Amino acid sequence: MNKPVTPKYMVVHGEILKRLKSNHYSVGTRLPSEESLAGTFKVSRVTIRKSLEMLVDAGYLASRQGSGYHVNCLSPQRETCLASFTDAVLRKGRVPGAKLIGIDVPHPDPPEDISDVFDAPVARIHRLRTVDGEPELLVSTWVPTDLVAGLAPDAFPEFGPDQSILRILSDRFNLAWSRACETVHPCAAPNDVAEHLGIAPGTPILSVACTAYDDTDLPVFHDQVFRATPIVFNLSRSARKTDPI
Amino acid sequence: MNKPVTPKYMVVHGEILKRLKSNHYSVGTRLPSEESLAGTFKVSRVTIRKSLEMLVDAGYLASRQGSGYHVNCLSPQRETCLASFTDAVLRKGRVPGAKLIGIDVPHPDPPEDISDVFDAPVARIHRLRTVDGEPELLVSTWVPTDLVAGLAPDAFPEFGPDQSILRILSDRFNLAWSRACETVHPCAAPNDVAEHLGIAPGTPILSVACTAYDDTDLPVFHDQVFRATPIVFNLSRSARKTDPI
DNA sequence: CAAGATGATTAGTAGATACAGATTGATTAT
DNA sequence: ATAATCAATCTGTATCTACTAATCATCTTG
Repeated sequence: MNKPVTPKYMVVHGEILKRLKSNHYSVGTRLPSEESLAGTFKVSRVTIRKSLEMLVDAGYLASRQGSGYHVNCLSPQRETCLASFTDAVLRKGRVPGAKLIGIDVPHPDPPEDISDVFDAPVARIHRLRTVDGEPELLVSTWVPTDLVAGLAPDAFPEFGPDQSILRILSDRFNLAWSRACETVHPCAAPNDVAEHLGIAPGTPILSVACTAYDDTDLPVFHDQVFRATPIVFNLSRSARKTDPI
Repeated sequence: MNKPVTPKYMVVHGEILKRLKSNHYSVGTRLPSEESLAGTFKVSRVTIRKSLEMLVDAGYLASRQGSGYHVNCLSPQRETCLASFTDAVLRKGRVPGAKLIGIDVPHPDPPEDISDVFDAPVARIHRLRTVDGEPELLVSTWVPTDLVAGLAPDAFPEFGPDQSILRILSDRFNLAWSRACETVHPCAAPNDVAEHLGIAPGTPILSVACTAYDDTDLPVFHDQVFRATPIVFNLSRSARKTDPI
């Protein structure tokens, strides 16, 4: 029964983030000073600084010496496969959807690039992700079968915040990753993909492949996404904190 | 003449990074302990920790409680337009090249998506970047003419480390950016692009557009890249330090 | 010889303190 | 009214201290 003690700065970070998201501190306004927040949360200035620094790194806040911490935005994420598509869509005020096309446990004949990554038998979850009902991404998620015992269609709701594959894998199957490699390829839409996405076959689209690994460098899951829409990244100062070009 | 004082942790960070790159500490080995490094650099443990933390965030080092700091790698960058292509190629042990196709100061008729971004007249630098002599990227860089007074072909060497556009813009023209937005589009290779890249017209390729802004949110330069090869990202733990999905 | 206990080493967390440097707003002088 | 000055406020940097928790090599014991 060794309870994992959450560090204070994590608790405070979570609390402030919750306040940001619930508009307790709204965009454009100034946060109370470090000193004041330290008093509020009953921690030292060092601790509150660590929490705030994390929020600055993540893009939520901006700090100016002599002025204070200002609320930047509430959606600082980059759009990669590992940033939750569900969350990204929700943040834009649109409605995300997930149509389950099929589940194969195990998949009888995984393509070579998949069997190259995983030694064990793998399951495939095949879904069409939508925005306001319009098809956006065609996603194949591959996971070793022994990591997702009891995988069934009911784990994949078509609507609501629980359709995020990352949340499903982490919450229901206790699956954690710590490192990932993502590649973006150009390709011509194959017939079946084009049909799902509602575009003409042969149209240039993006194929995004992503493999995630755990602490021991074992592959945990592989995501393969087809999308006709561009990927957008917002790079900030913090992205080049070290090794400036 | 107020000299900008560099904080100690920055100085130490730079020094350690230099040692890493010069193989003073080689990949796989362990760094001296925090205590020891603090002694070496004549700073407190808190300060040395800040420097090391930056290197961990950047991906150079990994820290394990009770064990120490281990040298991870020497090339932790993500491959975006804002990560220097020159550096990325050099790190792989290949030879980067840059063939200058043309410079227009100012460009007589910039396309709409460019004039939408910049109010002022803009210059265009048009280059073909190569790896081991093979064409890799077709790049158009757009910059307001008043930011690059005296722009001439001799600023763009075909070989060597000084072909990086980012280095050229920052070193020779004192041009600094602090924020950028990058988008990755799929497209079919237009005839002229295909010819430069040595591929068939109509082949699906990537079009990467990137606009960089300075502190005051004024656009500083715009990069437009065509590439037939995939983009690779390496994501690490630190990329989801906050707001885990 | 092998398994387990032990102690030294090392990073992680947390606090108090001090001063420097930037910003802001109020006060004062012109 | 406007400008200059000053003081209060707030973040940035830096040090010292103390304790916790994970790791690793060594020693002990069965």
